[in-house]
Amino acid sequence: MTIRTRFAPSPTGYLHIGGARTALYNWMFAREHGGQFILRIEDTDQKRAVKGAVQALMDALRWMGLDWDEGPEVGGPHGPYIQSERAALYRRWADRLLADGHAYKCFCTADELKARRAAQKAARGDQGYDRRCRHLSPDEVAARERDGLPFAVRFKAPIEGVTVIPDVIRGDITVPNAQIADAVLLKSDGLPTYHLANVVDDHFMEISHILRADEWISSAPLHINLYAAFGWPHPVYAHLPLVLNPSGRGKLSKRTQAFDDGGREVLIKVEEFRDAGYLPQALNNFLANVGWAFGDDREKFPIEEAIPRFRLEDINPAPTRLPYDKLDWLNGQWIQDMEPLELARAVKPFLERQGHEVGAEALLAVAPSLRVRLKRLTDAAGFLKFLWEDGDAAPLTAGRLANNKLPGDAVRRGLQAARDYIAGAQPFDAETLGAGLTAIGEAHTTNGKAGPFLGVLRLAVTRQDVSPPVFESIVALGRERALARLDAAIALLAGQ
RNA sequence: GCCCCAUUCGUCUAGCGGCCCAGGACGCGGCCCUCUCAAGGCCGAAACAGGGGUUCGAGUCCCCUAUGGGGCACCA
Repeated sequence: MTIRTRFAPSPTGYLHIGGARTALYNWMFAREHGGQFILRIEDTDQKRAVKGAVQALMDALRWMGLDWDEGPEVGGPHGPYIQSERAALYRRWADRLLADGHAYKCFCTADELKARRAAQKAARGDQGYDRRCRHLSPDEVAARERDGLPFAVRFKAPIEGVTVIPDVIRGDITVPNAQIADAVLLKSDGLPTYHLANVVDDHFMEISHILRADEWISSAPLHINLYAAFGWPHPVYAHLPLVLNPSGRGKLSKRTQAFDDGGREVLIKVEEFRDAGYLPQALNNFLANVGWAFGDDREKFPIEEAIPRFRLEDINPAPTRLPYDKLDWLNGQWIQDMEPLELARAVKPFLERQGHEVGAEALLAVAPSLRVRLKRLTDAAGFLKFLWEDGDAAPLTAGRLANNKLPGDAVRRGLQAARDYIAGAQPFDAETLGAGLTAIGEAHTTNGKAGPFLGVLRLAVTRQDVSPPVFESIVALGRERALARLDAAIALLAGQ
């Protein structure tokens, strides 16, 4: 059997991180088995459609590296892959169900249904459609049609017995048929509901496995009965654990929780993760680790290595929160493994977006040390502040430059020696500077260690107490600017 | 209210009857290394929701309770 999976989002605006995980798992499973991964747009509710959403969805999937074999923009033998363009097909199969007696026309209006639902709720009775149109006689139906009343098509769900959903992750799920509502299949606007469209499409698109979120379990019995009514075999089901809010309360949603306990913004859209400076490799790695585990106690891995080990049976069925702290760590690990040039290139657009123009040479000089410091690409600006903040921004004082390991005028003499050395250092790189400046430092401290002096040098050159390693910082700053700052510091000391 | 799903350290997880007085990771604390901050190394605190069974033996199987989650739309 050819493995065919699909990701079927509705275009309501963006790719939700939970949806991204669903997409990732579908993609991994298809890739593992040499099958196909299909992207289908479920836009049968025009009210919810958002312009540009399909593009945003595709951009996010592509950024994650999840390529689809069939779907919008790539086509395929089972198209179109946008449900609103398949309306005729759904109508045809709804008619078939009507003709076979598996469905019926419902003339109840939205307002009537709403009122009855409210009454049911008030009476604390059973909820769901009361099936009244199911019992309309042929004459009654004909009369209503003659009056031109709009109608929806409802499924005639079984009332007795139970329906069993075989789920790869959870085993058999048994639901009493009394719980299955006579769901609307075709809305009065002639468009299908999710239930009809997804069953018809999954059948004709030859989907073999449905990997979708937990929240769909409750409609699975309906779908299984629909397949049966059509006389089609149903796909294999695997219901993925739901992604919860950081508080553990409710489905992950900004409406429920915008900030976590630490006061940090809860990121939800894939584009937000991208803009926050997370790498797609890290995000995939992270997502694969929530609800599934690589094994061998390995946390960091490229998704390509996870694919051959991925088994639906191993997915943890329990709902889960996203360990955002772990994502930061993981992203840091991925950044640490980048080549300096690669990191410099990745960081540049983030700096530019934050309004900082940094030369390629400067960036390359600090890239190695940035590598072990960044959690997110957006963090770079903070570490590189010394590059664009001149002395005026952070007032330097003689007091701040004082150090008890450099008594008397040792600070001034040391900085002067450093200045002279930097002025002539050849080549002007971290290694050369490191050798010379360390020796100068050792010669000027009372304990013969360079450390205290290098701290003072850092402050004089970067005007920060915390900075990348001082030698690299000097290279990044450039000889001229480094000398100018040293001169200023020396003048400050001489003037006291 | 009804139905369904789930329940191992704070969090993400390993564990599919004896290898578990429960392993890894993040986070947290301590130490080491160290030019600051990191990174890295070492050490530490930290969990089988509760109760009944089944079994020679239960984190692992069954039942009940509790708790959390999902659903009960002409939304997906």
